[in-house]
Parts: sequence; structure tokens; C-alpha cells
Amino acid sequence: MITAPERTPLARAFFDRPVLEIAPDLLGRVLVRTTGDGPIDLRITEVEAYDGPNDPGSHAYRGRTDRNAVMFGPPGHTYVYFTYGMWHCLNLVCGPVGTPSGVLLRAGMITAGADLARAHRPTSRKDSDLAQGPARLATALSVDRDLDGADACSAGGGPFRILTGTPPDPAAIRSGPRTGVGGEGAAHPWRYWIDGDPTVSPYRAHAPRKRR
DNA sequence: GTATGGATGGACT
DNA sequence: GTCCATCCATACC
Repeated sequence: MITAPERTPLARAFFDRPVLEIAPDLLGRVLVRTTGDGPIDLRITEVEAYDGPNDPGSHAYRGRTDRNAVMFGPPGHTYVYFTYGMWHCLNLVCGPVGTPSGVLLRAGMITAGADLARAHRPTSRKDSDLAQGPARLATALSVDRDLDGADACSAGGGPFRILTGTPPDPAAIRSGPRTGVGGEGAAHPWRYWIDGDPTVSPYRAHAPRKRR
């Protein structure tokens, strides 16, 4: 059987590198989420890097807990957390074992299985907002805490696979401050996106929640 | 088009 | 008790 080059699975070694190298390199790659009803393909268009134990924006900043334990484990696995009482967010663990780094998948374009994704997100109005935003992305792909720690590089049979995809025009890759990260963590331009892509969520500066 | 605030629950101090 | 890497409906321009 002939496999198109862009459908080649990423080797696990891809994730065994510094997270700031991996994050922009993930743009344009294709995450295949295999559900019981079939596969959904997501072309990644926006990510954020969370760099190890010294990054104040990272869940791992204050050390290992039950929630973030998989960030301290082997790269190439998923880290799924629950937030705002309703939503899940999907991350990929990066770097050597023991360096709790990861990439948050913030947005992407559904390139196959859009009917399945739409069934998971019936409020979506158009294809480009099916996975526009980290919680929408996780919802569209039917990802929850049950998938925390799953292998993202399984050759077959697993819930996730990542393909090489088609790289974006290097001139279209942008970076800037991370959404929703304040304090010292806001100084780093560790959010990466494909400029002009309709699935990239609008930038919002960090604003502390108002008191009531 | 932008602005606002409610929904909702677990992690952490 | 407070914070949170959010989304969506609604109100208003």
C-alpha cells in the first residue's frame, strides 16, 4: 500500500526535544483522533508552549500533583485537564522524561470527519469554528480526562495519531504572548499560529477576573 | 461588529 | 475562599 508522505506518522522522537522547538513545528501537522464512530482529522493552526518547571504559566510550576502527573512522564503522550467547570483542554507532553513541558492545542481545522465533529459540537455555525479555541477543539474531538496520558504516537488502534501534514508557509508563522497568562509568564512570546488562518482564535490580553 | 456576565467544578492556598 | 490556558447567549452599536 502506498502512503502519501503527508500521511506519515510522526516518530516518537519528534516530542523528545525542547518544547520551544516543537511548538512551532506542530503547525500544519495533522492530529488523527480515532473515536468509536470513526476518525477525525485536525490540521493544527494555533498552539501555546508551556516550558518546564520554571514557567509560571504552567500547571507544573508548583510541582507534580495528581492532575498534572503525566506532564512529568514520557513525551508524545496527551495531557488533558478540566477547566471552568465545563471544558477540557488537550496538550501534548514534550521534552525528555522528567521535564514537565507541553504544548496546548488551541485551534485547528477539521479536515476529515467533520460530520462527527459537528455531532460533538452541534452549536458550531461553520466548519472553521468547530475547533476554534482550546475547549472547542477538545469538544469537537471528544476528548476528556479519560484520555489523559494516552499515547499520541500510536501506530494503530490507539485513540490518537499524528501525521506529518503539510507545513505552512514559514513566512506565515507568527508568535506572540500567550492567551490568559499573566504575570512573569506573559513576557514570553510562546503562542504560535498560522497567520490569516480562519480557525485561529482572536487574541485576548490577560485580564484579571473582576470581583463581585 | 464589540461588550458583558453567567454557567460550573476541581485544584490549590 | 479564590483562581482558572473558556464558551456562549444576550445586549447593544
